[in-house]
Amino acid sequence: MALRRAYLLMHRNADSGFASSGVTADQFVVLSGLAAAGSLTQRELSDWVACDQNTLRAMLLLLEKKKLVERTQHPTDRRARLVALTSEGETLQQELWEQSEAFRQNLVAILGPDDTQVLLESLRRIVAALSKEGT
Amino acid sequence: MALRRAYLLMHRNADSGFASSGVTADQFVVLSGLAAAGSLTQRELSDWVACDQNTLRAMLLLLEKKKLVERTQHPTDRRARLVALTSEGETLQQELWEQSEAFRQNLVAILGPDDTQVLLESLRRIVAALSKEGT
DNA sequence: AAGAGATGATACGTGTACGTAGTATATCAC
DNA sequence: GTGATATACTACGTACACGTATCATCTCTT
Repeated sequence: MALRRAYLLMHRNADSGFASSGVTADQFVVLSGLAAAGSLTQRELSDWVACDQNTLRAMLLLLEKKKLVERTQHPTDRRARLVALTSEGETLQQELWEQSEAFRQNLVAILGPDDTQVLLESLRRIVAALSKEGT
Repeated sequence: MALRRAYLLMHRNADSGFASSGVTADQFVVLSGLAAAGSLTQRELSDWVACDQNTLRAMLLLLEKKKLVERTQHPTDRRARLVALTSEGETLQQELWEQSEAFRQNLVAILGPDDTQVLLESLRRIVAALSKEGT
């Protein structure tokens, strides 16, 4: 699996890009998920960022410590917690998004627009197929 | 990044496939590297599997405990250690390789042979480009 | 030969990914 | 309403990924 190599390198690269901001690339994914979807339960959010609830919890604790997210009681379901960005979190997410724009454009430049489309489509198909199996 | 989603899912899938054998997908990558390259120092091996020396060390300790690899003194460089598969390790690696063949063919079936080629080539280009930057 | 720097491995800390088990709450069946 | 089942989260343990620091050894320079 060459996918492994590419992902790890990419992750490393992204991480070092974000390092100055004090958040990791994975945490940025969480922030972006929240920015896109608004207020979510931890369960919904863990689906969105495609990671385990346990893992998500750990990340949320860290993000909460940094005052980037808030976790509040769900109004009707007392089991659940709603997670939302704080205003600081929102600001930071936007900054990082703009900063990472260059990174994405660099990638498109490397691959060319056509192959980029094929790549994204292929990855989507893989995800779709593997998710279905898991069911 | 959709790469993240695809990689994690793939990893999860592969892990559960290997779970019955008592090794993780990552450990399988190490075993395959050793099978392909023969006897290596830890440094060379960590390049090959594209992961950190620290991470590799931890994995090797586990694999050593399972009697799948051996670490011996390098004949001329007393700092280095040579890592090699034991005969058990070799056998297991071959078994797992055959077992994972179905997984790979499934993937090709999902994507079609052409797009698979494009995908692999794209990933290689990403790796090449990002490695160069790191230099 | 002696010191300076490079390199291979190790030790320790942080963050991420997952499984399993447990608790509290919600919901459905009766 | 009471019990069975499902769900949301939490707690704990293992494995992986990486950075930084350290030690031993090698290599190069002088």
